Amino acid sequence: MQHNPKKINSELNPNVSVDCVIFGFDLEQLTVLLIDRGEISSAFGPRMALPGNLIYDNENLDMAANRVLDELTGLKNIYLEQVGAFGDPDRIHKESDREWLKSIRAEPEARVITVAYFTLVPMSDYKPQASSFAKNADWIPVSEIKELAFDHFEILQAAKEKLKQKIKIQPIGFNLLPEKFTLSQLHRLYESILDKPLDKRNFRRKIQKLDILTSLREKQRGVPHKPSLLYEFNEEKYQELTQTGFDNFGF
Amino acid sequence: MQHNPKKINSELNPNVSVDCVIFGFDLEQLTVLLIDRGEISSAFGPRMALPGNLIYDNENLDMAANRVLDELTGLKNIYLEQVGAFGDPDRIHKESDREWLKSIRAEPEARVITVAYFTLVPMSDYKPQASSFAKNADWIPVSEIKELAFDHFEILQAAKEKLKQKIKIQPIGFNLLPEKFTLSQLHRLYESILDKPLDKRNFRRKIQKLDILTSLREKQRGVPHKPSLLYEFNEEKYQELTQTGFDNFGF
DNA sequence: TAGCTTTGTGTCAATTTTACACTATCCAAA
DNA sequence: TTTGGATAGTGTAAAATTGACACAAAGCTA
Repeated sequence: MQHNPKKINSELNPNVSVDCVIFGFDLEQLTVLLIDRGEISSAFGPRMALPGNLIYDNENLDMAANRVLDELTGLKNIYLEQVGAFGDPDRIHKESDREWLKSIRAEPEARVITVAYFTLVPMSDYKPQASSFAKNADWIPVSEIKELAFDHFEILQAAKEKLKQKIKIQPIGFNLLPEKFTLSQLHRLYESILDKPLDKRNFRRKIQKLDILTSLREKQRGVPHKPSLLYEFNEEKYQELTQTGFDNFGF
Repeated sequence: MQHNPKKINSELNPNVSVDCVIFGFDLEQLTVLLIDRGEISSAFGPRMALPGNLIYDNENLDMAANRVLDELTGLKNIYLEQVGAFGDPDRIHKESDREWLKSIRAEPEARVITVAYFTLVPMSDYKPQASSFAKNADWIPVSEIKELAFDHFEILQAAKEKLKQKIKIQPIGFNLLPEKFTLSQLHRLYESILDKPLDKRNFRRKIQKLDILTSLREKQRGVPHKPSLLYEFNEEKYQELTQTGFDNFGF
């Protein structure tokens, strides 16, 4: 095991990486942006992995996570929160992962601690191109993910749990929706994050009482049923609310 | 007290450390176990720091945190939870910290990410000895701490916040109390963690409704006022409760 | 125009929360 | 032994919140 060749100005730190759980919402269910590692690894284990990389010695952890996100999607200024550090000595050294690591890391045998983040992306802001720089990324519904490379499945579960807890305390879900959205979409979003059904009327009552939605005088168009009113998230009212202090949605 | 002399095959990783926020409760207020770095550093900055150390390459993060705790206090099987990773490139390279680092680290200039933990210790289980192996540790009331070495003050605040959130969801506070305790002590504990007054009767009602306390047929002795009944935490009932699922204390 | 689909809405009972004050019990000091 | 000081322990009523529940309205399509 070797470490840290001294830094000139900015080298990759071989011992610390960040991994990003990039959440999206397709207006039906929660999804995650995963990297397809391709055939090479498929003989051994799961093809899909979380996007992530080693950090540079001159950037802090949040910067590294933003960089990973930016390099993959081109997105900046995205809601981002740390999930925690994962550091089992053998977390990346399963037989099925070794080969792939050799192809992408200078020191594939190094012991790497990873710091996991989750980010919330309006899904329409990023459409994966087939093979953007050899990175084949795809939005995968969370409910369909059964396994991932390395310890990434464990990380994903921790991220889901963190999101679940957080959304009970702060209305961060808006970061997953387009600017204009319907209450039904918001409703489905909460159901898919909390992973349980919520009564429609009670949900609407509770959300409306927060008074952080601006009702637009505009309806959905082209839907084969009664069109829904559209709403916007009201940032200012939300700020007021957090000042005066509120803690709990209680879903 | 020293432990755990090096395992062969196991080097210190110069890039990753753990730091522990060791909480205690003196039956009046929340306290933290801090290391006094002594005169050397005092000319430059805060003398006090969180206990912590680099990790070994063959241990995982939880193990490292337990080891740090054990080395300092000799305690094992302590409630312990990760707070998160802190990794500003210059987090340990303030002028006031450099000198001290030189005296304790092989590579004092290395860039170190730290993973912070908080632990809950029944304060009576550990009485600091004046100078246990040059480590001068002391329980300091949280409310009195205004500054710490490195970025440890920031870490402390994150730990307090995490504890605050967590205690609203799980009754982990019992880990800070002696086996037998009074409801008033529990009450004060919650007040000092949540940092706000709680109505006595409402608090008692809410706690009692959880039905995780065993009322002992025993009273406080030697107090200059009406003695309180003593209680024990009932682990089994708590387990039942978590099975059937409960989420929120709602303090 | 009939039928399909989803939106949007109100009430009542049960539960939970909040605010609030006085007596009981022990110790210590006179 | 009495008294004063300190904290323990207890109940209620009003207000707010939650949970359960069903049907008419609006647009699209065939």
